[in-house]
Order: sequence, then structure tokens, then C-alpha cells
Amino acid sequence: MENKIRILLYEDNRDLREGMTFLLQATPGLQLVGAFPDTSNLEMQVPGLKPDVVLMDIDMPGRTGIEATPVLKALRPETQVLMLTVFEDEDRIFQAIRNGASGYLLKRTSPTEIIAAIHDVHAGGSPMTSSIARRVLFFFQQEQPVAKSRDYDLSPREQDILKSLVKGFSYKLIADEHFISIDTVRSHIRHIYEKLQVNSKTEAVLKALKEKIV
Amino acid sequence: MENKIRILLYEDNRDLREGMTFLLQATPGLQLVGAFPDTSNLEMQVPGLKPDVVLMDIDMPGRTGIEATPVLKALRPETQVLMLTVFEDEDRIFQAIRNGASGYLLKRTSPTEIIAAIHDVHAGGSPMTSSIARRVLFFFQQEQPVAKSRDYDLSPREQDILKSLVKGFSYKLIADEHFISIDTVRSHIRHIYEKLQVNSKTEAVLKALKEKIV
DNA sequence: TTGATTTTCACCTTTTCATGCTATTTTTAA
DNA sequence: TTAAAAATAGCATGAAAAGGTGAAAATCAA
Repeated sequence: MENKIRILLYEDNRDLREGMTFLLQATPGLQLVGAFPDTSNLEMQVPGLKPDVVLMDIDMPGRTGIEATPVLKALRPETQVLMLTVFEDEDRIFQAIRNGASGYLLKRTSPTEIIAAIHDVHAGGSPMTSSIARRVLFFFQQEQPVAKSRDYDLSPREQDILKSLVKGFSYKLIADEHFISIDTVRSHIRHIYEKLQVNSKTEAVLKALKEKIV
Repeated sequence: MENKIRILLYEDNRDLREGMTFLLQATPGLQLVGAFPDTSNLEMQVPGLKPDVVLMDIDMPGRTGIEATPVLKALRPETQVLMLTVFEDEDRIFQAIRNGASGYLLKRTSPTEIIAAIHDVHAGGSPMTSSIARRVLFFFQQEQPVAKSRDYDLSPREQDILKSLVKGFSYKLIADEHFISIDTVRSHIRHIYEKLQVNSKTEAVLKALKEKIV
């Protein structure tokens, strides 16, 4: 067996904090290194306590768990953050994930499962309820516009030029970049506009980005 | 109790298919409506069998599970697809998710957990191992550039105008949209350019999109 | 109330862009 | 090998955008 997993708990509800404290202290393999009702002294506490896993309540007075997480991860990137929450609130799930949380547990999760989740996240997993996982997947599916829409049939050179447009270059710069005359650039762009059915640089760039043409 | 959950299985390994068949038939609450070694006749099978949940092997001769999934989802969007795989292959996880899979199980998962996962996905969850969940989360974190970079201190009106630029509008259109003169639009855009440190519509739009300013 | 910022507008100049038409050379596909 | 497509280039014109300068209301903060 390795060393014990060092746990730090931030939870403002006293009963819950004490219950968790009891649970964590009673569990072999885990070592509770601190339990606090808010994150106001997080910057002081974390470097000294060196937690492996932080259980972080989302709703806390002062700085919320979501706000505290990026601060913590900046101080100690190797620490894994498990968010604790009462509700499966869409926005906050994603905020927490973006801010560096590695798992997402509901407070009504059973003690056994909480312990399992701690080991899990410490071993490099991301425990979360399957309904939260579904939301994440759904979001994921939205993001990628599966099909690369219809093919606009741009020639290789036209794609190059379009890439330059997407870099924000002027005709002049594009000409220099590709060692061709500015009139040739014009000519290519004309064709690109026809094929993409647009009539300005901005529209072309937006279409290129949105439909991932380049 | 509701009606039984209708299960359809695609798995080319004969032993595994027969083992799963036995397991699924022996489980109350589930009804195995078909078990096939490949998806070549999927288009024929699915409409008649009306599965609630499809267990789909990733590696199969002919059409792979990843290729078959979008076809199946197009035929019957309400069917939930659970991918079965031996390895946690990064690329294929994301392909499967993008193609519409709702869960991701390793073949070495225990029978009990497989049954649980079936109920889970049927109830709207997305069962997956926590290590797969971690990969998904990680990918997610990459996508969103956490910080909204520095603040460019755009005034509310300037943000409005920038939004219009991002819509691809011309000065004239923006003027009409906001009931102001074209000279005022010019003025705002001048200030936006100063603050964003750019000097063309395209650059401004790109910066706005990249840094999620609007 | 006063100073600062924001929002509004005007005029003028220069540059860049959009588009029409034409045309030669090179590459590719039939 | 011949026709088609792609890449190159030029010229011309009007429209749109960018940049300079200035300034009057309106709003906000001190």
C-alpha cells in the first residue's frame, strides 16, 4: 500500500462537514488533513497541507467552490478536485469542469461511493454520475458539427488563400506571402466568394471558421 | 414495472456474443430482441426489432460499430447506443461520442455492471468508466480557453457594434440595425480597433471570436 | 456641479476591397 | 491529345473601409 491519500475538505454546512470528517477519518487509506467551512484561507492552507484530493462544495459563502478551484489548481496542479453539489445544475457543471474540477458528485451519494470516488479520482479517473456524464457528452456532440457540411470544392490554392484570409491578412500581405501578384490574389478570392456564396472577407472568414472548411 | 427494455446486440466474437446472450436472457426486465455478428443488415433489423438499447462492439468485420452508430441513430434516434470495446483508445472514444453513442463500456466490465449500465443508459444516463470520463473532461478543458484573457474594456455600445461585426455586417447594415449614422458606426469601430489593437474588420472579428470577447 | 467617459455625428483623404472583363500559362482529367 | 480546370496576371471602376480631426450631446462618477 502506498501512503495515505491526503484529503482536504471545504464545506460550509457544519453537519455535513462533521459527518464527512468522521467518515474520512474512519477510513483506512485516507488521511484528512483539513476541513474548513470556506475557502477564504485556501492560499495559506493548500501549500502546507499538500492535499492529494480536495472535496469542494460548490455553494459556499464568500468564494464559491467554482471560483476557488482555478486558484487551487494554479497553486497545486497535481491536486485533484472533486466537486460536491446538491443539484445537477447545467451551467455550474460546465463551469466547474472548465475551471479544472476532475469529478462531480452529488451530496446524497452514499459514503461507500464517496470513498470509491476519492480513490478513483486519485488514480486518474473522473467519477461522475451518469446523468452528468450524459450532459457532458451531449454538449460534446453539439460542439462538433459532425459532417463537414457540403464540400465547397475549393482548389488547393484557394484553400491556401482562404487560410490567409482567416489569419486576417490583407490582399497585399497574401500576395507577398505566396509570391504572387495582388491581382492573382483578387482572382482567387473572387472564386472563393463564388464557391462559398459570400461577398466579403468577413463573411468568408466566418463561413470558413463555422464550417471548418480550412 | 414498465415494459422490458428491448436489447439488440452486435458483437462478432462468438463466445462473447453467446455469453452476453445468456446473460441478457437470464436477466428479468431485459428482453434480448436480437444478437448478430455484424451490422451488415442493421438497416433491415433495427426498424423491426425496435431496440431501446443497442450494445455495439467497436471492432467488427465490415462496418465498424463507430460507422454503424450514426446510421442507427438516423434510423431510430430514440435508441441508446452503448459501445463495447477492449481498449480505451482515445480517438475512437471521441469518434463514437460524436457519432451518437451514449455510453462506453469495457468488455471486461462485470455482468452486474453491464446490466446496471443498460438500465442507466435507458434512464437517460451515460455510463462510462471514470478513466474515459477523465479523457472527455480533459478534452473539454482544452476546448475552452479558461480565462477570457485580459479585459479590453469595451464600452457596452462598442460590444454591441463588435457583435454586429461578428455577424458579418457592413457599416451600413450596422448603422441601420442600431438606428445610428454611419459616421457613428465608424467612430465606434475606430475605438474598438484601438482597444483591440487591430486595424481591419477581419482582424477584429477573429480576435473577438478567438478570445470570446463578445 | 464638475470633470471624465460614452455616444453621437460630420467631413475629408487614402487605402483596401469587390467585381467585371480579359487573357496567358500550367496542370489535370478524359 | 485535347478539353477542362486551375493558377497566374492585368486593368478599370465604384463601393466600402480605414484613418485623421474635430466636436456636441448624453451619461456617469466623484
